[in-house]
Amino acid sequence: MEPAATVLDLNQLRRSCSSCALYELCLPAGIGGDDLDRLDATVKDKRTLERGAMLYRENDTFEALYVVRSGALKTFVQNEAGDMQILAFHLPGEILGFDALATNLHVSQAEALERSSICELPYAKLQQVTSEVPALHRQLMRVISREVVEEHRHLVMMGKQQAQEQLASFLHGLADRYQRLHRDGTALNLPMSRYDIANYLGLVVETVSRLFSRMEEMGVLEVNRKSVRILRPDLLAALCRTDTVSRRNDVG
Amino acid sequence: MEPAATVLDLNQLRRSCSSCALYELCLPAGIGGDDLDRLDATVKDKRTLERGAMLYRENDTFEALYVVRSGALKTFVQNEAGDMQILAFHLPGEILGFDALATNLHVSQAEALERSSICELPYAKLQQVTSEVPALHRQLMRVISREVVEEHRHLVMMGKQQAQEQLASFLHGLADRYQRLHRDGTALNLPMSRYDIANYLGLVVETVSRLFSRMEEMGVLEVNRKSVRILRPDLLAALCRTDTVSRRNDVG
DNA sequence: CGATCGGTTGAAACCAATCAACCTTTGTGG
DNA sequence: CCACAAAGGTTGATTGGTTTCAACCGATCG
Repeated sequence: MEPAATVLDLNQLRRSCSSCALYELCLPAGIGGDDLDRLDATVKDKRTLERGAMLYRENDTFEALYVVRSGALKTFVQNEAGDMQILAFHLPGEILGFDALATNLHVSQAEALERSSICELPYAKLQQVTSEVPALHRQLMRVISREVVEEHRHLVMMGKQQAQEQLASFLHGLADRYQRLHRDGTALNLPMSRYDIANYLGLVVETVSRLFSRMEEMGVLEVNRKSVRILRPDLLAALCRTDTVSRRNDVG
Repeated sequence: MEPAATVLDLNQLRRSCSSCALYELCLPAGIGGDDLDRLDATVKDKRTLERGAMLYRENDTFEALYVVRSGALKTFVQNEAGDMQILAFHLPGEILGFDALATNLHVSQAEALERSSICELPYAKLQQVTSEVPALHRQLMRVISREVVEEHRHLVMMGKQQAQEQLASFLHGLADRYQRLHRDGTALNLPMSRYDIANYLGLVVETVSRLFSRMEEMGVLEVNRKSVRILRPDLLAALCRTDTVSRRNDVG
């Protein structure tokens, strides 16, 4: 049975990796065969995190990059007073840990929002492979750059003056990411708490709660605790921007 | 006179690069001699931008990374409606252009806030050098990672619930960056407009203007148009956080 | 089952956005 | 060189959306 099991595992790996951020570290770069195997070999045994478990903390030494295989995580920073600011939510296929590249120490923290499975990419081994497979280097740069662009989206969201626009944009973006995972983009199952959403957007939890209710009244959403169904994607998209021309954002 | 001029130029180059983001692309990596020369050779002729001139626009093809030599720039994104969100202000020694690494197209725009001089690093040539000098690769990754961490600071700023905290944090951070440039960290000369500051922080210009006035009344600042003197750095630091324990940010 | 946590809703206070007026600086052209 | 226009900035009055404070509900968990 061993060969069959191996084939099965490989197939599953291929399948699960097809929606993975690492996918582009191989195929688009024209990598296959030995190179692909070599990259596969750098992926350490998967780790499983329970809800609330930390993947890394501030000041942890930089050991690896991580890819979410299943579940979801949040990354955040905390100041001396314990104030938290959530930087991102990470869904399956998304990569995290880049914050530590600069100093070799993590400057943020990563916590599982639910039971999650993580692929660990020890950076030392990854460096070795990328030095042997130059095409991988550019690919890795691309992935980091995507991280930068993703943060731009977060900044744009927070820059909106109306809380409703912020939440609409948040849900809209989440739906996009769900679809990219070949999930139903209209039936979101939010892994994060209302508190987390509020913090992510720079609001308080009551405001977020009220907005969910209001958007439900408007017929845009159907909210049931963590389960959010988007009834009117068109209206949701419209809510992402104010109709009135805002003086603040309008270009001079 | 030619040799003397060459020596002078080299010295000036060394001096101007000592406070440059690229500095760490050489020395800390233990690079010197030929390797350093090779890196220097990748720097294209400097460009000068007038106030309001664009360094790159959205959808421009990715040609190079840029380092501010003198002056200041802002990077921003614009949506279909023309709404702008400023992503960052770039002071001398700071690098920009990473947004295009992912897609080979710029997804943001860069505009000079005042007459600025720019070092251009053609990415093709840079790639060639980094492939020959592996140590440079890790250094370049470090620089991008710093970009990520810098954006985290922006997010934390925007996440603050009080506009005064946001502006205080902005000025505090700016003072830090001025000091890193060996400038006076208490005598800021803001290259950006009030409008830009407001947009960067997610506020409206009137609020920013009022806050400048209020902080002047409090004796924290001395404001004179673009010139801001920090009279009480201690008070400014205190204004960066609310005294009252906020429910939103406090960790659960 | 009680306690705790997460979430919702209401009422009130407050802060920032909005609208408006005005001032200063800058730049342009007669 | 002056006049005027345009842009940038400040200040006031008002509105309104979000925060704050509070109570309550439901789910989860030990």
